[in-house]
Amino acid sequence: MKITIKDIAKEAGVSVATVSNVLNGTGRVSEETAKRIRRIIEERNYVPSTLARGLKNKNTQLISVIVPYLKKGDFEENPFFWQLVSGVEMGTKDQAFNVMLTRVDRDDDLSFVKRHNVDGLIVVGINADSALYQNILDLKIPTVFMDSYIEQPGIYQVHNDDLLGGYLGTKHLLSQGHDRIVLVMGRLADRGVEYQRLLGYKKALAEAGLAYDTHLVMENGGSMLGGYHAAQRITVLPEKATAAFVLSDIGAMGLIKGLNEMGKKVPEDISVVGYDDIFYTEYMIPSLTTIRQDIFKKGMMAAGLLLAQINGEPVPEQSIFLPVELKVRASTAKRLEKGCE
Amino acid sequence: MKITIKDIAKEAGVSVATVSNVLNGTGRVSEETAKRIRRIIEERNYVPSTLARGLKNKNTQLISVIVPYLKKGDFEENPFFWQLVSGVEMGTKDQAFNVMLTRVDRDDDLSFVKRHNVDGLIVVGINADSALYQNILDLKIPTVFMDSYIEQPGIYQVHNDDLLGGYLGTKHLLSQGHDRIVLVMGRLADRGVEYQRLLGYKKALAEAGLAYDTHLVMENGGSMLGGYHAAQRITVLPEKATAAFVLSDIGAMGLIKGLNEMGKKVPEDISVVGYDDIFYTEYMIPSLTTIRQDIFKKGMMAAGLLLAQINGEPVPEQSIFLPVELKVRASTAKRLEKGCE
DNA sequence: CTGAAAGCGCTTACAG
DNA sequence: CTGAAAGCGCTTACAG
Repeated sequence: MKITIKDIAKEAGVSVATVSNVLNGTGRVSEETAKRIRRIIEERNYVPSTLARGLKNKNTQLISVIVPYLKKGDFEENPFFWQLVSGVEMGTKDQAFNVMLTRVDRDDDLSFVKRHNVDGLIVVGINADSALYQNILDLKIPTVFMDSYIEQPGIYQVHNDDLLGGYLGTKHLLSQGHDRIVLVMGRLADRGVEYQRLLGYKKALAEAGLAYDTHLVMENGGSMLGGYHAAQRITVLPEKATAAFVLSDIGAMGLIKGLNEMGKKVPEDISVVGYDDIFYTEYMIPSLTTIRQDIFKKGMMAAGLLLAQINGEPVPEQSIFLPVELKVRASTAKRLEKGCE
Repeated sequence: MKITIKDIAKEAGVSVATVSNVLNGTGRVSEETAKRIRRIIEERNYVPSTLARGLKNKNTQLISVIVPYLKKGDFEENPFFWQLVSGVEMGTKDQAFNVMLTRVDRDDDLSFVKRHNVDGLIVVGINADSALYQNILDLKIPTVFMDSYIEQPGIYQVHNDDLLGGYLGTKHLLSQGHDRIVLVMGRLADRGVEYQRLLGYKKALAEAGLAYDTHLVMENGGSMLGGYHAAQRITVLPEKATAAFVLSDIGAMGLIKGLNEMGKKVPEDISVVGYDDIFYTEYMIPSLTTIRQDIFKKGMMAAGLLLAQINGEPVPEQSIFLPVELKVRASTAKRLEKGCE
């Protein structure tokens, strides 16, 4: 019922080898037979099976995006991942690769990689000393890590300049006269994306001659709800803060909502900077000042880097840093009341 | 290098047939040999290849979600699809199926289905008289249509009760005293999700004894930008409207932003109802009154329905209608100025 | 320029 | 209870 290479061969009166040759542009086939075969393929709407092909070739034209360790809510809710995957999908499109989406939970079950003979992996935000990281390396297939800051040499990586992002956001707030700037983040760590941004925050502070005050750093604020709860914590700070830098836009949205409910106005009472520039920041009220990273593009770059590896093309750069940019919008403003401490 | 069934067989001192039998629980194998084989499989971390298996069996444990005809922006931007795909992924997880994500553009290229021998399809929001629809049917593989309102018998479908949704949203606004309610939608059609909601809108109007006024129906308002532009159109209406029902939450967000920029307050000047209840509606300012449909669940249901078909289980219902629910939040309020026309 | 044949890693009757 | 063999749909040397 399904039409195979045999059917084409029979109809064209040639061997399957010849059909295979015109399919792949290999071997020598007279233009005449080639034409005839191509016509029949067209007519019959024949598409070679990657299954059979893959069994021989060890390639399947399938890559997988792995998003690890996300709680149920965080996965669907963060447009970040969505845009990322879209970018990856886009980046594979013209090369006839398809992308499988796989969320890896607590367990490190990567068996689907072998099972489906996936050609390559794009892994998002993983820790270099996690078991998962080792398991991925053990797979020994082309892999690109995103947002992972892995120090090991020979690893392909794509990330944004997170340190710069942290620096720019803080600097912007400082330039508006704020000198007590709360940093709302997901989890304090000594590596990774958020750590880099923290370094940027510290750098800007240092340049301004301000001390780094750990009381101003709040964890568990990466999600929408987390940001929401941070509002309270900010308002009860012993020494008042007039600005907050939230390391994700969804966290910033939560924070602004929380502040709003407590009667604090943004940016009049408190300025807020987000991070990511997800698609709706411009439509928030007030529109959100944030650090823009081109997530979609990052996804495409990762796909490009991965496919190049898979296709055995020479790939010069092993670590790509994409730029970030400060987008000033309406959620930040000059600090009004000065020196009324 | 990659370990195969042969390696296992050799190590266990049995034939590959026997290994295959314990793998699939078929045939008769002594518990003793079975145990030994299982242990070796475990030790060697062997995972059978779906490629080889699929070549024989004609199944690949792979399904594909097809999201047709979306402009670049609409795809990444609408959390709706994201939540949907998450639901599908979730619904396939425990059955060791994986999901491929494929955006089908202008062209109706479905060749990846044959190429990868995809076991089944979940298709979102497709028109029954599109070429794509026919092409999908011609594939003759298990398929579940979501949000598609296809009249043809024998088609598996999952949708929400869109007519009820349209009715509830309108009714809510009516109950607050609004009698000129703008309906902001993507595209006016005589079928599909939005059409059903329109029917609900009309029904509520009719029950309230109000005439259906086409001036109040605005197209091209399904996206964030579209909603934003609708704001202007609403304010220049010859007869003032005091409420708007936008058939997507992102459109509603755009509309509210637009109104805000024109100095109109929500809900004081104009009440706004959205549709979908995407994840951030509660965090908008004001929080959005909307029609909730459980998108994640819809994805899971579709996956369940599809896998049942693939596995040849008896599937009673062919068309599943999921409920919708009105979520009253802060973007709607009683109409204040009465009769000042 | 073209074809016969082996082989990729599995499953499935069929023998025994 | 276990194994030999054919076959799934392709590709790839190797002959000719």
